[in-house]
Amino acid sequence: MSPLGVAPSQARALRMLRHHGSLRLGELSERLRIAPRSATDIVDGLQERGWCVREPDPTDRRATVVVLTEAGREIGQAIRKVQVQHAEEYFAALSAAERSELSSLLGKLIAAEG
Amino acid sequence: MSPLGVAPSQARALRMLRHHGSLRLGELSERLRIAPRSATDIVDGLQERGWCVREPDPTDRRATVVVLTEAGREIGQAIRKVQVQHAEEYFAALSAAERSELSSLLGKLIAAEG
DNA sequence: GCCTCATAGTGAGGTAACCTCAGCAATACG
DNA sequence: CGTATTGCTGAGGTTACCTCACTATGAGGC
Repeated sequence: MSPLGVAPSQARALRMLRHHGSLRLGELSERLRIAPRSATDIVDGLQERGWCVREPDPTDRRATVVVLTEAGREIGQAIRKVQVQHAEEYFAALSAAERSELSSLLGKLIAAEG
Repeated sequence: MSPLGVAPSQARALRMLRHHGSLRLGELSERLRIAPRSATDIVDGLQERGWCVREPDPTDRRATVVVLTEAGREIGQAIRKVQVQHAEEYFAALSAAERSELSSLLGKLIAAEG
């Protein structure tokens, strides 16, 4: 995918964190639809690279909140840029009207599956 | 996916074999877009379950041809049936016209990427 | 005919991205 | 206030891939 030194699973987590600000580890795993244990490893990886930190949840001492660092926000933005560019190339085969039609159809499918 | 005791990678290989009759291991790996070494393992798995056999290629003694057994053809058909049913449920959220439109749009994208 | 080079498959070993299960804190509740 | 539940993580496993090195065979040049 992105030769930015970011694994796909990390990119997904960064996206979620960028979207929601900070998240408890459990929330993150839920939104990524993976087991909490798997999120632990991903967050380990992000933290090693300085892209996030774990902070104690002030409202529940069992929980840890995952917070993006400035570097994390930046790499997240860089990934997004690359992805947008890839998408533009990929969907260049369709006209603007067709792209909008496709988006609407896929939206319906997503809405239907829950 | 299918709780028929078939791994996804095996299901993909069975589909290819059903489609093309028999294939050399290298051809199979090419069509599945995986490394030849990976196809070796998948074929091992299929053969263990009696779904295919390896035969020497009469035209090249280096090569082996992978041939579906009768059991392989049957399980392949069963998988297809399950997949078709899942697809019908999934795409039930769209009208027939919408499904046809979606198919056409995706067809264009596939044609464009090569 | 023989030598070199390319090709077909596989053993060995590795990785990423998941998983479950058990255990340890800490909270919630009857 | 004891018991059940929840939040995270250590240990260990699986699947589906990969590369690299090796063997056997085929193909081309001379």
